[in-house]
Amino acid sequence: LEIVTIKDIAKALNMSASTVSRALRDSYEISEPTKKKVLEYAKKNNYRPNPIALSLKENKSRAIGILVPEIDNPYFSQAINGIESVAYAKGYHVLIFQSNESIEREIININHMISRRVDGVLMSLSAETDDVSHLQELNDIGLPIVMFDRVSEQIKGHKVVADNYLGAYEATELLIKNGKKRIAHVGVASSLSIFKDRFSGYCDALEKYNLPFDKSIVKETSYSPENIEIAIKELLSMANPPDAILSVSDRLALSCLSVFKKQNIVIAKDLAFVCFSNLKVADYFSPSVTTVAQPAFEMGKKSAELLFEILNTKLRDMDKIQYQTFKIKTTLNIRESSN
Amino acid sequence: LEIVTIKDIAKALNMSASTVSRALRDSYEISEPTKKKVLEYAKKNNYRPNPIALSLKENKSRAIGILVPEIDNPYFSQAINGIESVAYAKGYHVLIFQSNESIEREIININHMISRRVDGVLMSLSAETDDVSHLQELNDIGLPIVMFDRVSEQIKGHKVVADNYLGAYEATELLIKNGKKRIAHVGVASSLSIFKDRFSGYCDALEKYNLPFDKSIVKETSYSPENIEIAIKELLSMANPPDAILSVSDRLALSCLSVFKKQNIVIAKDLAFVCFSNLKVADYFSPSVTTVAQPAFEMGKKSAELLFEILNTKLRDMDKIQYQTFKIKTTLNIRESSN
DNA sequence: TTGTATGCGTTATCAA
DNA sequence: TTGATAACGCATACAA
Repeated sequence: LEIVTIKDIAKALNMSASTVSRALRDSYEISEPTKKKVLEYAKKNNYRPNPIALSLKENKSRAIGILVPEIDNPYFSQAINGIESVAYAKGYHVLIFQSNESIEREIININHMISRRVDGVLMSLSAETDDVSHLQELNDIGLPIVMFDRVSEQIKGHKVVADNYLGAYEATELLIKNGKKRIAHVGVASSLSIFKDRFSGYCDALEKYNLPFDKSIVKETSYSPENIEIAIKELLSMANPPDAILSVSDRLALSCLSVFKKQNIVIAKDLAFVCFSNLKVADYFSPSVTTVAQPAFEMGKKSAELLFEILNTKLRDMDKIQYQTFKIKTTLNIRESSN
Repeated sequence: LEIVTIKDIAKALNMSASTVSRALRDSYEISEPTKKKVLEYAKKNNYRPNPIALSLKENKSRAIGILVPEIDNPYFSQAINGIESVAYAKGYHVLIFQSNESIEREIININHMISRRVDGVLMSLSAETDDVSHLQELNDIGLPIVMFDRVSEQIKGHKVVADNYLGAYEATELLIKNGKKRIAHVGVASSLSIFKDRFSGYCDALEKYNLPFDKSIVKETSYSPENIEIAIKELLSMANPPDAILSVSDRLALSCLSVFKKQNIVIAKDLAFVCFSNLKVADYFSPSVTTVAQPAFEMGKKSAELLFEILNTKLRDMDKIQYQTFKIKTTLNIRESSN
C-alpha cells in the first residue's frame, strides 16, 4: 500500500518529522515558507493522517459502536441513519453490529466493541436478552453507553425510548372508538420493557372503556413465522373470535399480513388490524394499514447527541451526570385497516 | 478507561512484556508454568488485545469498508447481511458508509475509508456517479475493491452483478405472455449499467415478440417522488395509455404504488405492474405485486468472499489475478399484479 | 523556528 | 526459557 506518512514527507523535504507534523497542524511555531512547502508536498502526494496511530496515542478511536438486533428492519436502519447524521458531522465513524435477536451474539459483539476500543456504544437489546451482566461490564470499564428503543433499567446511561405505553393505548382506543369489542393482543414472549409497556397501554385502554380483559385473546409468540401463524389461526378459529388485532411488533405484523392473505381474510372488512411498524409501504396496501410508527430517525439522532454530550464531558465532571430516560411520542397513522 | 494491557500483566507478574506476549500467543518458547500464570491473570483481569496497536504494527486494520447508496433499503441491508456473514466468520469488522446517492458523499466516504486504513472496499455506486476517478485512486494505492450491483467497468477489481438484462427480459416477456401490448418502462436517469442493462432486456423482449418500441412510454425520472408522480400521471393520461408498467428500481416502485393508490388505480385490473424490488411485503399486497428480486444476500456474500480471496493473495501473486464479473440470476416472483 | 526524544500496545529480532 | 530493544505513525515536552 502506497500511503505517504509524515516521515516520508520529512525525509523528502529534509526536515524533521515534528516540523512536518506541526506544519500540517498549522502550528504558530512554524514559519510560513516551511508550512507552504509541507502543505504543498502533502497535497501533491495525497498525504492522509493515520487515525490508527492517533487512536493508539490518545487511547480513543473516534469511532462509536452501534449494536442493533437487525439491520434489515426499517426501524433500525432509520435509527442508524439518525445516529450517522450526528456522528458524521462530528467526524466520528460508526461500527455497526447485529445481534440477530440472539443474546449470545450480543455478548460477542459487545466484546468486539470493547476490543475495538470504540469511544461509546449505542444499542438496542436483543429480544432474547434478560440478563444484562455483559452490559454491566461496559459500566465497569467506564465505556459510555446510550440505549435506545429496547433498554434496560439496570444499566447506567441515558436512554431514549418511544412512548410505547401511549402508542398502544391510542391504538387500542382507536379500535374501541371504531366499535371493536374483542381486541386481540399479539405480542412477543420477551422480558423487554417495550413489550410490557405496550401490553399495559392495551390493558389500560380496555379498562378505561369498560371492555373486559380476556386472556384467551392475548397471544405471546416468537418471531418465527410458523409460531405466529399458529397463534393467528388459533385466534381466528375461536368460537368467539376477536374483531380486531393489535400487533405490537414490526416483524410480527408482516407475518400477520401473510397469514391474512393465505386465509383470505380482508382486513377492515373481516377483521380490524393495527400494528406497530415503521414500514413505509403500509400506506400502499389495499386496504392501507393503520400503524403506530416510532420516530426512528429522531430516536437515533437524540441517542447520538446524548452520547457525544458524554464524550465531551471532562472526566472530573462525569460523576455529576444525571442519567435520564427520554421518551419520544409515537405517531398513530390512521388508515383503513383499523375500521 | 480500565483496560488491562500486556505491560500491566508483565508488571503485576514481574516478568517482561515479551514473555507475556509470547505466553498469550501460546508460543513454544515459554514454559508451561509461566504460560499458566499469565493466562490465568489475563483471564481474571479480562485482558483484551488492542487491535489498534496491532493495526499500527501490521499496517492493516482487519476491517473492511462497505459503501452503499443507502442502508434503509432492503436490497442493500440484505447485501450487507451477506457481507457481514463472511466478514464475521473471518474475524474482520465492517465499517458501513452511505452515499445517499450523492457522488460528493461517495468521494468523501472513499477518502474516509482510505484514511481509516480499511483492508478492502466493497461498494455499490451512487446513482449520480459517472466519473469514477475517486475510485481509480483505490486502484492506484493498491487498496482492493470489489463492486457489487452498481459497478463500473473502468475500475480494476472483481464485480458481482445481478443478471439485470435477463431479469428485465423475463419480466417483460411475462407481461407480453399475459396479453399486454403497450408496456411502459419507468426508469432512472442515470449512467449506471444496471439501468442500461434493464432497458436492453426490455427492448429485446419487445423485439422478440414483435411489439413496437414506443419512446413516449419510456420514462426516465429521478428518485424524487414528485418527479415519479409526474411521470406516472403523464403515462396514465395519454390518449393511448400503456396497459402495463415495468418499474426497474425498488424505490421507484414504491412511488408508483403510492400514485396508483392516490389515483384509485387497481393494479392487475386497470394496469399490469411488475417491478424490480427486494421488498418482502410485495406478497402481502392485494393484489400481490410481481417482482424481479435480486439475490441480495448471496451477492453480498459472494462479493465478500472474492474480497477475502484477494486479501489472502500474496503480494507477488497479485499481478496474476484475473478480475472477473460474476453474474447472478434474479428471481421472477410471479404474483397477481402482472395479470 | 526547528530538532530530539518519548510513549501509546504490540510483536519480531536479537541477546542472554 | 526469558529479557531488552526497536518499530509501526503521530503528537508533544523539552532542548537547542
